Amino acid sequence: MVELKRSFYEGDTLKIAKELLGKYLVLKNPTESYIVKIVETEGYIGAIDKAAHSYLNKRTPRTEVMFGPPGHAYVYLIYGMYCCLNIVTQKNGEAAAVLIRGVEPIEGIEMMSINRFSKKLEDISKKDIYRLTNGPGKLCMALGITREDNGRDICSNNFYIAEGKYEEFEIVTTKRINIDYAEEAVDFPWRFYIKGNAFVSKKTPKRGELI
DNA sequence: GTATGGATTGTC
DNA sequence: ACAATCCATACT
Repeated sequence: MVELKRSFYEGDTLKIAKELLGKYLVLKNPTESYIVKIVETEGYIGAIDKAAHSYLNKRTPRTEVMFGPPGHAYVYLIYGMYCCLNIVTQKNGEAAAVLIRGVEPIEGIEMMSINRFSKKLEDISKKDIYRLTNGPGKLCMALGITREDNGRDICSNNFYIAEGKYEEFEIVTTKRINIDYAEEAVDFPWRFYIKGNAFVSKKTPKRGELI
């Protein structure tokens, strides 16, 4: 697989959010390694996006990573219990990122089952297999991604995204999930997923949300 | 120091 | 429909 270069992450956030679909996230730890296919993403663009932590280019200790160079991980704690993984996009100094909302296990699924349910893969139901990584908090738990990974370079040899084999799929575009507070930004069509993929987070768009 | 609420998830 | 859970942020 061909590892994406940092220049891939430097461009337009929404373009990158779409292009990340179908690509492979690789995470190699000393004791285990994971490969997952990215199937659902959302774009967040600080300068103009009320849903973004860095709205109006607000710099705080937490949002600092979003302003940094592209191709790094922005990991934050949400609701006091889950972590969310983003990939920082756009040029150094511009606050933007792509939230990874859903991935499909390719390699390391046995360990993902342990991480998520403290059970061996063979001891979970077929239905639970699809609940391993179909949400931003779930996939971080499955891959063991924590706030320790905040700021981590995603153009390295043990943490990177790669171009997979060519695959035909349809991209669905919708509003983003759980940003009701974001006023005009609630309607921005900045969520993208692979149509029909079983690891897209289960919230299906309501009437009128499809673009 | 105190208050508020969230880019979620699982259970009721 | 709602609780869990705790940190980041914005106040005093």
